[in-house]
Amino acid sequence: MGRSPCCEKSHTNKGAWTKEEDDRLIAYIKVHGEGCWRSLPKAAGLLRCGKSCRLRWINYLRPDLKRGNFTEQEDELIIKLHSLLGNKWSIIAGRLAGRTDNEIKNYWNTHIKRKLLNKGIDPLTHRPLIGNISSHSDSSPTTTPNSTTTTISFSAPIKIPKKEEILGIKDEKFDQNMREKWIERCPDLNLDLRISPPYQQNNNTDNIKTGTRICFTCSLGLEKSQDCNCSQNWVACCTTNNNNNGGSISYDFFGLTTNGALDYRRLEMM
DNA sequence: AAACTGATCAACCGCAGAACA
DNA sequence: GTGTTCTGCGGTTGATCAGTT
Repeated sequence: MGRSPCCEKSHTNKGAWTKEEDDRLIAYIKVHGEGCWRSLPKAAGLLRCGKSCRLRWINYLRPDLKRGNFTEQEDELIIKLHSLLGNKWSIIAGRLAGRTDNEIKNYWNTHIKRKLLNKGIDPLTHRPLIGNISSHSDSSPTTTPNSTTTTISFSAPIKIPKKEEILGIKDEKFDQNMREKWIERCPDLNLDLRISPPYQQNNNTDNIKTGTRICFTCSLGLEKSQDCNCSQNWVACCTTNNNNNGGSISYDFFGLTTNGALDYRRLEMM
């Protein structure tokens, strides 16, 4: 026997919600609280299905929702969380106070995706769209003379972050699932990778001498951000980042390095 | 002014998994 | 242990708006 529909579709309204429907829903939830979505419409006198009521409340009527444009910090956080979690919009939304999964999902599809593509970054893998990507057993830079493409070197072994490292929470089940999905999604992704512009001989080696490193945040064009943690200040970092003259510049993929170890706890809400 | 196009976002749909009998 | 119900999630659709021709 198949599953019964969540509501009688022939007797329910669809489409945009009216002010009156919103008022009814708000009034009902104020008195009775959230939950029992299946029975809520009837009890509240709404000709809507429970799912529709839940969605309307969660995405638009909840009093704790933050409306308006996303800030640069929120942008950065979404990008970082998406690079770690993929399309886990509800989890991502849980890290952004006042934002809903639907809102973030829409924002990702309409703004951030394009932003990353414009930067030459694949929004699915968070890796450069163009350039030679090669796998190496060591961290030596790949040589691509007279080229302006970005080269990525991967080094073994693959390190998969644990959930508590990402979110600061301990959960064995999530831990195992996430690690498996991580491997499944990015089989060749080494989180200890280094990104390097093309190697060119006789180029300015000042950056090597001074040890200038550019962070992932800057690589995304989010200069001056609070998460810019280049070893130099942002001017040195972003100047270096925009320098196509080459030089063995390297930085950690997430730009979250602390003493060589990725610090995912920084992804927690400030 | 009208037609067209692309961007945005609210809402819907189907599915998976949790909860319950 | 099994079947049914309910909830929540992610993908997708379609209405609306703004900009362009």
